[in-house]
Amino acid sequence: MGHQTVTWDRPTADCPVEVALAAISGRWATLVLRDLMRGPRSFSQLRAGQPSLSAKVLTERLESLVAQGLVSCSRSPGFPVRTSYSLTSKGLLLRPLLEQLYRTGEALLGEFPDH
Amino acid sequence: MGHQTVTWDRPTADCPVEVALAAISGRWATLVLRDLMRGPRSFSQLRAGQPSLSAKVLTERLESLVAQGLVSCSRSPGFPVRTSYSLTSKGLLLRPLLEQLYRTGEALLGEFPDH
DNA sequence: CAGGATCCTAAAAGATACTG
DNA sequence: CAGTATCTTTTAGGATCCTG
Repeated sequence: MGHQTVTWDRPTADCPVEVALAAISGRWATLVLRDLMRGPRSFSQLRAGQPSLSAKVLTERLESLVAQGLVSCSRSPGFPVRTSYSLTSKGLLLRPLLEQLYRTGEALLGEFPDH
Repeated sequence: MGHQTVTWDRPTADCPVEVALAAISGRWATLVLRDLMRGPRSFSQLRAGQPSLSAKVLTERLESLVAQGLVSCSRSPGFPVRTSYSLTSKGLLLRPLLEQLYRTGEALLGEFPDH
């Protein structure tokens, strides 16, 4: 059980396809993004959504998304800390891509093995 | 210099998103697919298209695509052998996804860093 | 020409334990 | 609660040499 992602480096970093791939790269990335598409989520909520996703990998995925400007994070003052991750307007641009991934996958599943 | 791909495993193998991700998974995958979208290509032609892609990795990528029924391969009789890889009708279903990857990447590049 | 066979390295992912 | 720190394992990718 895992979740697949786009994780390699780019031929030319300025290629739009590579930029888009970077956004959905890494195991669990699309599942985390799907959760965030539904609204802000805390670290724990994101973990609960994907029980077999470790804290380490979730942290890595979130750091990557934040670094790309696709997700922002706010922390509640006080204690214990509460976080709230949410998509930026840039991150929302990924919705059509996720939808197309779903549609294409459905189409592939509906096709016969080859030809 | 490389090319990024979706390369992880799936949470649930029957999830359409995972199926679509599997198709574009692995470094160089989208570039090889783009070449094939333009018509049948031989092994050498595919290598020439991506000079820094090794024979080993190209072989792996093609095997994966063939295994998924997205690409078919024919060999010329005689010697030396000539191969011709081409997209199956199933493989052609990936075109809208590649286009969406491009569009989304363009949109991301056009956005400001965050928010 | 079109790969196969090896070996090696570099990342990514996972498990576990611990901290502010 | 929200992570960080380590360590180990896994896997992808690259380099080189060889074959039908």
